Amino acid sequence: MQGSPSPEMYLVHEGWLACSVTVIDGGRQIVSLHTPGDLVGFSTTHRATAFDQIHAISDAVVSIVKHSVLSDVFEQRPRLAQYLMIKSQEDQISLMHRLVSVGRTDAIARVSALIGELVERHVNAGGKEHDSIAVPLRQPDIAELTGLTSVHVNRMLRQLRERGIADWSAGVIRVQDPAALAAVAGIQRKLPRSIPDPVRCPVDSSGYDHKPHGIVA
Amino acid sequence: MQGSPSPEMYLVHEGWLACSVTVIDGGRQIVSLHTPGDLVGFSTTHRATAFDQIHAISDAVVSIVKHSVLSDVFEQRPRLAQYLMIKSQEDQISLMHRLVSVGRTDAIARVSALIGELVERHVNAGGKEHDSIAVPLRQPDIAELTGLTSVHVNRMLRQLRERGIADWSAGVIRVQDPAALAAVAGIQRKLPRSIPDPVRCPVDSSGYDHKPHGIVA
DNA sequence: CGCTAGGTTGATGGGAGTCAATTCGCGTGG
DNA sequence: CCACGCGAATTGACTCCCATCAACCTAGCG
Repeated sequence: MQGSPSPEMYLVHEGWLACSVTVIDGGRQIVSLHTPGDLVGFSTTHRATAFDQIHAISDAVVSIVKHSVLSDVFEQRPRLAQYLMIKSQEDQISLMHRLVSVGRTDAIARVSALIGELVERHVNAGGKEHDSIAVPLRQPDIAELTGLTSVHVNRMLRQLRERGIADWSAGVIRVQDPAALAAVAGIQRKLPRSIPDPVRCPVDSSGYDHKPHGIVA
Repeated sequence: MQGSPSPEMYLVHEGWLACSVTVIDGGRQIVSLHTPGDLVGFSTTHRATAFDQIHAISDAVVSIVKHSVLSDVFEQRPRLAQYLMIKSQEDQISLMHRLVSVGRTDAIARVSALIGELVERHVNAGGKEHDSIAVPLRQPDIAELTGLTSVHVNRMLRQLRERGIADWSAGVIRVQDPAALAAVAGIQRKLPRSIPDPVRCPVDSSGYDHKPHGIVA
């Protein structure tokens, strides 16, 4: 629960979990989505009180992992520790994607980006049928993920359906036009940018100080 | 640069860095802000191509740290590895805050939340003068952080000034009414919630499977 | 059979984006 | 010293995307 101490993490075996934050006026934002294989709650291990809530999107089966094992893992199993770190970094990159989507794109792009992310996850998880994916998210869940209202999510889904891009109904996503979906989503997920735009970097090259690598603890 | 391989991290000594993502239509979103002591670029260490751009907000002095040292750190200096992980988790929590702010609160709350975050950072970094903080962010930077336009950021700053809550001008933040600022920001940063709202958790308690702790690699 | 959660659709309003003009401070060069 | 340019700040007018409110439908379920 948000605000109460949470000395545990969850390793997901089946089902989907979500990590969300509730604001004062009652609104909620889902900050991350977790499918089987994910370790949930890792990012708040060093905090006395949990900042977020973990709840199940669908029925779920999890293993409970105590925070206290982490020290031992780092001391005795460095490869495992590094693996955990990589998983955590993937979560962080996913968070960055979501922030960009919510902060800088309109409603249709956000919903499209979510669909794209779910398809990518499904493929990365070894899923077969690229054109038809079962997803337990409800429209209110989509709204909490995208920073929209469920009413508007509904309209965006209808638009994607009517434009022949994707159909998400009855818990199943069917992408009919992947190229159009990516175009609407508006964010490159993998491809390099054609223009490298240096932005404001040149300004500060003056004060740079290069040292041989080495980390100060 | 976004899309190009980036085999390095930066340890900030002086100045501020930002990590941002550019979308197709030209808009940009700053996903994280880094002050002296931070290690930037850590979250994308395992990726072949960088997803984000790192650029300097002000003139900066940094040390360059190669990604390749990470394996050695994990093998030989577990405490340091754990420290790095904690820093990374703090970044992730900051990202979650920003996502919630952008996704679920209005413009005045986002700007207030940013001010609150900057004040908190300043205090955590051992800053003294609580009522007057020098910050190198320009209004366009604030816009890229909050998912707003610089025009609207300006209006929100004026509103905070006219309401006697905070004054941010000429690169200096002066918080006049911290309580009002926190109220406007709308998100509890530390305090526990009074109401524990179970939300949809009860639904799934049926399928839970508790096992003794232990991690499957 | 009523209850409830979710889905669907329409009407309306407001918050924030967009466009545009003005001002200000600062560095740069004539 | 002043003209010029530029980035940033500021302000106003207008537009539009999305939230809000509200009604209705459907399916599942006790």
